[in-house]
Amino acid sequence: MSHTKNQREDGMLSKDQTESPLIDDGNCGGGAAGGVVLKKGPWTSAEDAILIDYVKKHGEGNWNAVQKHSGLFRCGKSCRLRWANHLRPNLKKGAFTQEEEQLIIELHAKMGNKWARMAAYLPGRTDNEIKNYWNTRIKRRQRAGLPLYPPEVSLQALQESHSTSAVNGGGKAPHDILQNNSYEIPDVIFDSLKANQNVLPYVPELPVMSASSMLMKGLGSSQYCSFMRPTIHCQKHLQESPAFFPGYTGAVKDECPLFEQFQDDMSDKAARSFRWSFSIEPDPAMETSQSFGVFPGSHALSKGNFSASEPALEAVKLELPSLQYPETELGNWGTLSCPPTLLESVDVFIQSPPPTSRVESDSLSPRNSGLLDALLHEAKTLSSAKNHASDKSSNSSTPVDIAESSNFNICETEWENRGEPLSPMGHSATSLFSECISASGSSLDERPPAETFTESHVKSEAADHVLTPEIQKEAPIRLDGRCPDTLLASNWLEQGSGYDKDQTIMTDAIATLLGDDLSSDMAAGTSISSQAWGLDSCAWNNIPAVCQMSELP
DNA sequence: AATAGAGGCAACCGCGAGTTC
DNA sequence: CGAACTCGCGGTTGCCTCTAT
Repeated sequence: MSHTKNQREDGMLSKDQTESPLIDDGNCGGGAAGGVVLKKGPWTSAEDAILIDYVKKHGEGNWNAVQKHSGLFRCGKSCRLRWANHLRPNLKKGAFTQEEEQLIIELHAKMGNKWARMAAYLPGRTDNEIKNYWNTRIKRRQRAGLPLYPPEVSLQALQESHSTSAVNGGGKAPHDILQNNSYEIPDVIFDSLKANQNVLPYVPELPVMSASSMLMKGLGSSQYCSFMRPTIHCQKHLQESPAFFPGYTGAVKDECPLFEQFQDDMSDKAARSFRWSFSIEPDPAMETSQSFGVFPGSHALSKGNFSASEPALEAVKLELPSLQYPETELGNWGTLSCPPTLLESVDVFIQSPPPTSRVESDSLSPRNSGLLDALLHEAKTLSSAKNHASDKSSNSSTPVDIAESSNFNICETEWENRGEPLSPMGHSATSLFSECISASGSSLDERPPAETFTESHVKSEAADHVLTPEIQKEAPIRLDGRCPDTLLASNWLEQGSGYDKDQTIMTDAIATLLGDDLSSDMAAGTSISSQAWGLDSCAWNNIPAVCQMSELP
């Protein structure tokens, strides 16, 4: 077939299809295959037939030989892609089913952008298809301000990964992880995944990575880190506190169909509210990343899927290790009460990177909310300090004790505190969850004590404080007036008083979900936002981000 | 109904990693 | 050990389709 024929047949060819003929060098990047000009652009049915015939005769592989032996004017790479993505047998066509979507989400949470691996779990689906789906999903979620991952997925991933790390790598020092750059996510098999496919075709052998390191990765993630700062900690704690969300597995949706949507909705609200709250000095150039809590200096940002939003910040040039906080974080967070001594805890390690990992920072990037960074860090620090304090105190500490020692405690069984608003900017979900962690964390019971983080002991103290998804929604929040940023959102917070009304408010908020009326959101979504902060936000930070970090050198 | 814009998808490119020779 | 080859991935491009105006 000739270019002319192809053009006629397709009726469309990329502009460079004829103007920039490919010369096969084995990589479709130039060069010549015997001086043959190779075609680019859409494949024609004739070409497909040729390729199919060739593969039938010679089998897959050795794609560069296709052009030589079949008469196709396509480079081997193009042939491989065409075959793999469109011609090979048993390919599924059409939109992803709900089950597939769920699986992809879970797989991505587990593997990150390992499309080929993910495709292995999705018979008939291609890596490119999955990638496109995911990228599309990212865009959609981003637009809608929704968390990339349903909370259950995030939590499940964290929980299981943590369990794995506890068993396999509990003794591995965070520094080792850092230095080895073993940023792969531990092998996590989601329950739902297992349910969907009793026999996984492929279980990657991934380097063991502690949940902490994962979280660190998450911190550096961009595409998934909506509200990451405040939630990273939450996730960690949540992960360490399976009891926090009993039955909170990948199959949670089955049990609570509305939960995910609710989460999404809430997160949307939260995202909007949060975006609004932090749009003090909006920077159009950073709108996207900012809105999603992207770390301007995040290394992952350049490695993530937000290429278009890659920040041109010095931090990026610093090539910070994935587990390091961007300068914007460290420099400012360092001012918070986070004694270096806390590094003894992995958790602390996450919350407070070692000095060596800190980078000089002039200040918070104007594009960065700054407050978000500071808040998260503060929350982490506080949480960490509390955890340590609790750890030192007694293992018999009751949840109440913990609660009393905390500024926040959404895990209180007493729900009269519902009325207390939570500020994403105040101690926010981070602290909120930090406290929760302190009051939960039964997961620790499943871990060998010796492999349990210090704080884990503390968390296990209140294993009986189970926070169901439903409770999550209603997680009461306390406003920590100590935090300056709390004041920043005071107005917003003030609207959240009276949780009883929140039910109605929430309903209204849901009804107006995705609405652009921020004012309305502020008025009706206070509690929702708060709650979303503590939940959906988690979804954004997530592991996948972590996975992204695995791409780092 | 026409048009512009947004979104989705297929395909490509460049690069890096892994494998083979 | 190094080159060649293959594969996978992130990012991008361009076209088609859909939707809002």
